[in-house]
Amino acid sequence: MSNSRNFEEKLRSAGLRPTRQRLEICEVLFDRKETFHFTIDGLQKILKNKLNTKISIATVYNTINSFKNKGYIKEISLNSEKTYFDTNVTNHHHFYDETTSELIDFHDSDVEHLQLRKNLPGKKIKSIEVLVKVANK
Amino acid sequence: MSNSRNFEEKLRSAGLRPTRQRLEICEVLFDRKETFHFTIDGLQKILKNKLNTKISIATVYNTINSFKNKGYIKEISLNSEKTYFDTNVTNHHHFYDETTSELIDFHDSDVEHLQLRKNLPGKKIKSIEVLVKVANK
DNA sequence: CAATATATTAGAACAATTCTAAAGTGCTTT
DNA sequence: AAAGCACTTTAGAATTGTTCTAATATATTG
Repeated sequence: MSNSRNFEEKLRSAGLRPTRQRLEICEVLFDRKETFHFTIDGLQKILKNKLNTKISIATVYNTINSFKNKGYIKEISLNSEKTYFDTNVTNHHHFYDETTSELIDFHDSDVEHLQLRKNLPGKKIKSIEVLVKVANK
Repeated sequence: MSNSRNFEEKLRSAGLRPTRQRLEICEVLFDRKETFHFTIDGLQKILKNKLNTKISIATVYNTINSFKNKGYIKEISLNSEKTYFDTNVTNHHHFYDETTSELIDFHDSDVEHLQLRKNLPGKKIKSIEVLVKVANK
């Protein structure tokens, strides 16, 4: 399949060997049109259903951490029991639905010229993230 | 002292008995001019130094959670190992210094017209938080 | 196909947080 | 001020998310 070929290249370009487990994880994460938000244990459940056998939790963590370090996914700044990740690494922001615990993207351009009047001498800005918490009316 | 009287009232108004432990915690949290950012174990260390005896970690957690539920402090949306709290419950935002792990407040008015073009039908906005991550240049 | 470098795994370890149930304290009624 | 009840504190156990360990397995290179 051209996809597994792509994922192989993707992994190699990041200095990671294309193992069976990593390729499966790539399929779940990147073989989709839409942005994908997940937690480690959510991802592990998906993998388990997909494969009828489980990838060890340590491997899932290791792989996700490698991807994060390589910039293939990013961690979302959201204070919740579990850590959320996002396959969308472009600049964007989130709604967090407190009723359903779901995350919904919104684009930079949905925030009118977000611009800071304040800055910190000697520091450089790494990211600006807006989190909008919502709940059922 | 007028402060401990105030804290007594504050606790009572929230349906909490003014115990020795809670009053000590109030002093650390609220007896200051500036906003105070803290983690549970940071707070516990401060209390230990102040008192030369320790308040059990369960009590610190319980009290902080009560205060949070009463709206006397708020949790900051920041994905880090430890949970950060803030005694400033007004609308404002944070710089998170990745080099020093410090939080610095900035005011709503330091963000030029932060306004969302997007909204979610059936949902109401609970909060809008901007997190600016910085690091040493 | 052998050698070696890297990955995977189960389970142990760890850290933050919550729970439990026993002992202590604050508050109300007398 | 003593008694009784409800609420609080406590130490330690339990739970949960995450990382570590070291033995086994797999991928890559020669």
